[in-house]
Amino acid sequence: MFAVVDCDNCFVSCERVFQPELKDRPVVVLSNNDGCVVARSNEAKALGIKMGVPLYQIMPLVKEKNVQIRSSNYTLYADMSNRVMSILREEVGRKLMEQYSIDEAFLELPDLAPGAPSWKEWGEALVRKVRQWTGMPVSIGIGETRTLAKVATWFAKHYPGYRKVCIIDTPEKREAALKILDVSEVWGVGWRGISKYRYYGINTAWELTQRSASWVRSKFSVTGLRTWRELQGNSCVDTLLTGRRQTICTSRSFEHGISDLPVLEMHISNFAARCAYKLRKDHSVAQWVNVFLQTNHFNEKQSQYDPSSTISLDTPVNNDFEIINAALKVLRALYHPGFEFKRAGVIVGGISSDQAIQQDLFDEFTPEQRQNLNKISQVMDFVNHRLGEDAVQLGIQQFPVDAKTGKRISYRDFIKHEYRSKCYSTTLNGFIVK
DNA sequence: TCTGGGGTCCTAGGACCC
DNA sequence: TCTGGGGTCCTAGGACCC
Repeated sequence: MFAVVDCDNCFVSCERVFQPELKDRPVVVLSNNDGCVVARSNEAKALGIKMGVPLYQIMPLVKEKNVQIRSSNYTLYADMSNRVMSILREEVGRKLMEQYSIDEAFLELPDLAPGAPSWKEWGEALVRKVRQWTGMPVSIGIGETRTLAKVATWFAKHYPGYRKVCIIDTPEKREAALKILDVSEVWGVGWRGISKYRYYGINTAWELTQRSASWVRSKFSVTGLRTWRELQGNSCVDTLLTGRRQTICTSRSFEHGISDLPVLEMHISNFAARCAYKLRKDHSVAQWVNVFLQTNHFNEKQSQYDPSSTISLDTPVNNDFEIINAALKVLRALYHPGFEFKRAGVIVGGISSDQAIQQDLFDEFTPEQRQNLNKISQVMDFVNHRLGEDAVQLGIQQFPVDAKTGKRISYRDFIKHEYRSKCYSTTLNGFIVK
């Protein structure tokens, strides 16, 4: 059996833990730049506010109904997530717990010991424990496969009678649940594919299970077949997490389009440095660096230009200097004046352990030279950890002065967070906003 | 005017081999 | 001028997840 534990309206719940005045009120959390709604309280959902809707489109409703708005505060959410995850890890043991996202984890459940409480009782106790220890409301679904556990979660969240824990453990319950569940709610059926399911007359999850394996394979490929088998109770998503990440990406949209190369260089340097930092934290190195730029897709009058290119590194590395240099090389090759770029990013990949680096015979640096570059990055990490992010940076990461105001500006100034809450759980007084 | 960010996996098609 | 069959590997793009 599998259980999936899912935080209810995760980001809104994080905000509510430290701002009890948000309780029972409609609350939404926004994406970077305060662009779109990425989390909603139940009260906000009841007002018809949809996931992903741009803030400006719901502004009249926000004012009329006094909807509370928060910018995303990932420092807070990541810390709250870690607290919840550590409880779950302790519950079943490290090996049987897979964190699937910031707000969700799969637990593999061992056979029920004789005399032990039922999974339903266990689940309800776990919901209470997480709530009491962290303040986070969670729902739990249990089933024979991960997909069925996700189905159960949907019922746990939508039917108060389940008291946040729903179990699908018999063929009868499975049939009853799948007959109610719209196929679009099934894990693995996305919004692009949904019209195809409807076209073939499949509207409920149950109707999908009634087709033959070969038919599903021919229409929806192996991924569709996998979902079909999981819905039958045949577990075939073996393990979700393969350990080391295969790619690491840092990207942002900008409040305003950027056409100046030096400003882009500053941003790309910061994205690259962030990727290098994530690599070091994972004890990984990357073998290639990709840079991409995008113009504003919503502006139909503007001609679009979305270049992207990848550069291979002679030796896999994780120090700021080499990752930034590679990224800047790509950026300068991609850059064309006359375009306003609204979004940009750096992806690093070909990731492997920093303990087993394949040396290159024609490497630009000797092992000693590279070791020095690595040491500088490590010292910078140490200082930044002690004194706060961005305490020390490479020069290129700072844009000297703003042409209009003459003031020194940081890359962070290019991202809007008008309604950001405090980092209650990660700074001593909770007053410092990162 | 304002429209997110970070991942994985699969497939089709092209380049290459004999 | 005619122009096969059977492979591997890589990549771009698209689907999906949260």
